[in-house]
Amino acid sequence: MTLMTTGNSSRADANRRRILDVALAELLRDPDASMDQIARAAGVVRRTVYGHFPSRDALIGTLVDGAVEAVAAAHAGGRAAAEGPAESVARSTLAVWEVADRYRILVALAQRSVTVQGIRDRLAPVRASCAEVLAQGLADGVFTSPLPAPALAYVHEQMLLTLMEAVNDGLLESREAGSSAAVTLLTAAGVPASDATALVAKLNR
Amino acid sequence: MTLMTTGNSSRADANRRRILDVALAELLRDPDASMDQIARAAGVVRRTVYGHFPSRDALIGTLVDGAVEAVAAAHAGGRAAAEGPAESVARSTLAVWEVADRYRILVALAQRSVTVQGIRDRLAPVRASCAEVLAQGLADGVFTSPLPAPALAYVHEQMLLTLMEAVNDGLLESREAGSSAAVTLLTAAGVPASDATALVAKLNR
DNA sequence: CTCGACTTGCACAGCGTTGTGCAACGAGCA
DNA sequence: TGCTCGTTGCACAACGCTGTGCAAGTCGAG
Repeated sequence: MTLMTTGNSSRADANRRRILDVALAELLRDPDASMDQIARAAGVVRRTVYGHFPSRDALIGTLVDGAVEAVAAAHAGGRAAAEGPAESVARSTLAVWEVADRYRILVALAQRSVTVQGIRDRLAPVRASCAEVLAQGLADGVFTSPLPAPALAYVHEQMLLTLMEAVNDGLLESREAGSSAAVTLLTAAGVPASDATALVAKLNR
Repeated sequence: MTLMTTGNSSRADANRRRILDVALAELLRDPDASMDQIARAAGVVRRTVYGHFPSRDALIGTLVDGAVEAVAAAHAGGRAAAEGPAESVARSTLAVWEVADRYRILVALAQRSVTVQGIRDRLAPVRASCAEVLAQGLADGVFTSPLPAPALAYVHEQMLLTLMEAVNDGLLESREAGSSAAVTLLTAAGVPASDATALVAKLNR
């Protein structure tokens, strides 16, 4: 066991990648999935996983880092391209949905796993950004809600996660889900349903 | 150890009650909380907990039963007193909010804990009832959403829980939260914000 | 006060998981 | 062909949790 400190073989890299991929899926099914379960699912022996990641926490940490980074980037990108709060919410929802489709699993994990609870902190900037947009929209009168902006941001975040889980549970078609999510979030912010639908339809073109 | 098969002392009853209460809170903080953690938090020794509940699952089962029963009753009551889908959603939201204040913890637990995942099944009737109301509202045109009724029910359920957590986190004033929750749920279902506000205000009188 | 029910503290076996050590095996590259 | 690095399979200690047994406490009702 060389602990993979130096060399790089294509095999090792492929394995590492596959382990990460599989771990994502496996940890959704069971947030307490053991290293053995993950290893087996990746078609590898437990000992090999420890060759790539020194500990269970290290594995999950790597996973979390990748996901948070991707989500934050998508969100920022969507927001930057938008004009006005409504479009901002719509765009970043759609953008986040794209990446999150892959990381859906992990985000769900983030909810329950105590181990990676630090993820909340790492997502805090994104949440703050959302609250900012919402506050703007409420001030402009584009959005209407009895909730203060931070609470509404909280609700939005959870709705997004909920819709992802709804897809997982087969209640929603993955193809259309992104747009539905965007419309639903806007609607929840008090944007009239027809306006929300029209806006998202426009963005989808 | 008499295993409490026969007698009834006030001490035993108080302990049993306290254990259940504390377990609720403890299991929210950490869904994998050990019997020892729960026992200590209840000011009792682990062995004593086993005196009241034969196993960890039994404890959680008892917990779940009580909460589900209360929530289901509140929901049914709210729904029964209502005329039309919108009022139904508003009333049961307000009603559930009342009881949930005590069980907030557990309902949140139900989300993430793998151990008590069977709770989902037990809440299924309630969820089905919600979906029914929502389907009715969508058919009537009172509600507007790109989501199918079951998915919308799912979202509503989660929003309720999210708002409860928002109260826990101090983002929301507990006093007003119930009404805000009802308005927010109606809004998310596509009811114009002004109508939702008016309806809930009326019900609050 | 006294009895019986409840509680405590300890000890124990069983189980699953984590992280590590080591020798042997196998595939790709020089 | 030989060398190297990754992989495998096994063994191991350590840890924490569950559920149980038992003897000695302690509290409250009668």
